[in-house]
Amino acid sequence: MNIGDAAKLSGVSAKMIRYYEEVGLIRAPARNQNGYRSYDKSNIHELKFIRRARDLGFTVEQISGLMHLWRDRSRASSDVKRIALEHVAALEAKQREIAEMANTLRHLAANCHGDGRPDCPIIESLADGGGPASPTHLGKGFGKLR
Amino acid sequence: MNIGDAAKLSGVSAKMIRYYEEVGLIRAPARNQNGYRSYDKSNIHELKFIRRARDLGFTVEQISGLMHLWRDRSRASSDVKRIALEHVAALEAKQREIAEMANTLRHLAANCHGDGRPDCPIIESLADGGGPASPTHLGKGFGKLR
DNA sequence: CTTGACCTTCCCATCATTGGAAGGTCCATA
DNA sequence: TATGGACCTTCCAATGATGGGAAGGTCAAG
Repeated sequence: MNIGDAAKLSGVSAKMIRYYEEVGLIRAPARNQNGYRSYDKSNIHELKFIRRARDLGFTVEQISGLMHLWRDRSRASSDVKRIALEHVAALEAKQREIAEMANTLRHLAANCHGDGRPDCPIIESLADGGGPASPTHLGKGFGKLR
Repeated sequence: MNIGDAAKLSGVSAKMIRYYEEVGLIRAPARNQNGYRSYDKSNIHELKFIRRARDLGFTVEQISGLMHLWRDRSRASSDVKRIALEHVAALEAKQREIAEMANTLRHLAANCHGDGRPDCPIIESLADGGGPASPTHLGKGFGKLR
């Protein structure tokens, strides 16, 4: 099976399959005589695993750990559970950050009459500071999760 | 005032100040005889504006639009409000994505006994698919906001 | 034999941010 | 005055996951 078929069956683009190989998330597959990568059912299985983990917001590095546990027959479910719960905590932290930003903005927008007049507390708050527009400690690490 | 002081007073790193200048978010400031960038109070004001907007999760491009409105005395508050509410909607969408991921993971983790035994529904769900581990349409555009 | 659909590798861009190297400037202190 | 350290400058690179594209090889159907 060529990379295009593997991509269709797994839902992972050919580009990303090569990328995952490059960064060591998956092992380099066998090659045909013509140099084409050749995949089999187990590779598709593995790629689907990766895609599902990505959909759950795990980073490539975290997936690497999960795949290790997956392949390790003597793995302890407690390890997997710990990783999953850590990830849940990270997701919750990000949720809180976003909620705080959204609340601040909603509050500002609610006080902006929104007609043609130029007065606008949103702009004023950004410009003059003070009040809810300065979380100061938030927004850090934004974009590090996945 | 040199760039280091501007960074301290505004809360924007010197690196980022130069970056914002490079991408055209701020105009190039005057230079001293020695070639050092020289900033005044209005520059600091502007940089604070940028930092607050970044803390609210606006992208540089969005901030550019906001600053345009800020500088434009005849701006309409409806424009600002529209941008703010669009951003709130984007934040809410991201919140929903993250909530869905977290719920799925929490569900899986709750069914993982988490002791030393190898059975683990988290890994099994990732490996075999089916069920909540396949949002399929989510996770797209994750990381595009801000 | 041509055409089109594949495949290969390699490079570049994204976005905001940080890091570092190499070199110039300024000021205080020994 | 010399020296050291704290600044400043520009330039280049890396991050993470992904997409885009060029240049060239391969294959199967028409």
